[in-house]
This record gives sequence, structure tokens and C-alpha cells, in this order.
Amino acid sequence: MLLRIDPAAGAPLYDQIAASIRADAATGALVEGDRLPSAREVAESLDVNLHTVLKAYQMLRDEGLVEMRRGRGAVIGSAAASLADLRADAQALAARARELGVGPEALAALVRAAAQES
Amino acid sequence: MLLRIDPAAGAPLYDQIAASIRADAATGALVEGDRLPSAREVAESLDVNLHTVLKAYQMLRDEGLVEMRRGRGAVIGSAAASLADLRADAQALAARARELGVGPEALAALVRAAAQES
DNA sequence: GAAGTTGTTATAGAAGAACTATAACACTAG
DNA sequence: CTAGTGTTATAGTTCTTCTATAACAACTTC
Repeated sequence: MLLRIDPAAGAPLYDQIAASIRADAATGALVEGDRLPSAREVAESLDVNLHTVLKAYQMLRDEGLVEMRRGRGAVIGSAAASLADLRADAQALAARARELGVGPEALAALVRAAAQES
Repeated sequence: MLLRIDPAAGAPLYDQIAASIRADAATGALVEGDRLPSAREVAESLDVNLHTVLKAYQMLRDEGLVEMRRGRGAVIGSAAASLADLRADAQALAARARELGVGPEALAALVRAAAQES
């Protein structure tokens, strides 16, 4: 469980943390039942605020990737495999978007709009 | 060219304006070469600031849907058809995401992350 | 060429949302 | 009970959103 972030990268820290964990889940480095390090551990080792880490964890919970409970920590949930597929589809979409010259922000806005319609 | 916005909807006004135009382009109500009403016209008819409309137009430009030039206005560009396909793919992805319980914001974050990796 | 239209840029302000930080709380496991 | 976990509350700061005004530069039309 190695997390890499770049405080000077512009992207929010919690996004970077969440992305790092998503990537590990996608490659199989993290599978169902695996436990994430506690938010306080991560916060200290990355020299970041506790809430920043928790926000990343809560994003992953909203996506259904992890389950969280007090006293027990954050654990990779049963939907991890399905989400890896969804992520693959997202990357395929991103590749097509890039061919059309549509950047990450524009694509995200377009997808959000599409998701909110239905 | 009918634009509908809801100031009490929570979503940014420029997002609503952009979404409305995207929808018209997707259904074929707007096709390549069609000219959008001037930003000043829209601003007045919606009782909204000029810059709010321009931000919507600039989002659509970033997506490649419209081309803008001073004195000439905003025109639906040649990539409109391709973008309608991309939008269809985005909606398919959104449908799958919703089946998994992944909401619009979470999906947008996931797609943005996927697009930034590549 | 002159006039009018268009998007573009600059500056400023106000209201609200989001982010950061600190502290206390409530649930779980040993 | 104790130690560790996520959760919630609170406050201050920063960022986003929308507005407003003004000037500018490119294009169209006459």
C-alpha cells in the first residue's frame, strides 16, 4: 500500500489519494477484503490533514469501492471488480475524447451532465 | 433555439445553459453551421449576466462543439456529430454507473482521473 | 471607410460553497 | 476498560459563482 501524491500538482490532494487507491484496486494490488491504512496513519505519513484523507476515503465509499465503519477502518468492498470494469470503460471513453481534442475537465463536465439527465 | 434554466436548481447557471445547447446538438435540433444567439441576447432574455452566458459558450468551445469568433458569434462546429456519439457513450457509461450505485459526481471524478492518467 | 455587432479581456464586488484545521464524539476490537 | 477507528461540530480561510461596468479587437454590413 504505497500512496504517492504531489502537493504541487494542482489537483486536489484527496483526488490524488483516491486516484492512487483506485489504481491499486484496478491492477489487483488491492482486492475485496483488503484493509486500507487508517486515515490518521495516511495523514501523518503524507503530512496532510486528517480530513483530506477522509474525504478521499469517502469519495471511494460514494463510488462503492470501499466500506467504512467506526473502529474498524476502511475495507475494499465487494463491488471492487465491477468498478474495475467501469473504470476500464471510463478510460476507453477518455481515450476517445482525447482523439476528439476533448480534455479531462470538459469530458468530466460532459459526463456529469449526462449522468444528471437520466 | 429555446433555452431553459432554473436559477433555483442548484447547478451553476452556465452548466444549465451549456447542457441545454448540448442536448439540442445531440437531438439534431442544432447541426453544423447553425449559429447560436449572441451571448448578449441570451443574457438579456434569461435575465442573466453576459459573462455567465459566455462561460457556458466557452465550455462548449473547450469541448469542441462550437467555434467562436469576434463579430461573428458562436457557430456549431464540424465535430458536432462526433461529439454526439461521445455524448451517447457518456450516457451509456452513466447508465452502467447508476446500476452500480455510482452517482454523477463520483462518476465525473472517476472519469476525470482516468482522462488525466493517459 | 463607417457603423454596428460580436466575442475577449480587465477589474471589482458580494454571496455562497468548499477547503483546512482543531476538537470532541461514538462505535469496534482486543 | 483501553486503544484505535471513522464521524460530527465548529470556526476561519480560500475558492467558486454570479454580477456589474468598461474598454477593446475582430468581423459583418452598408
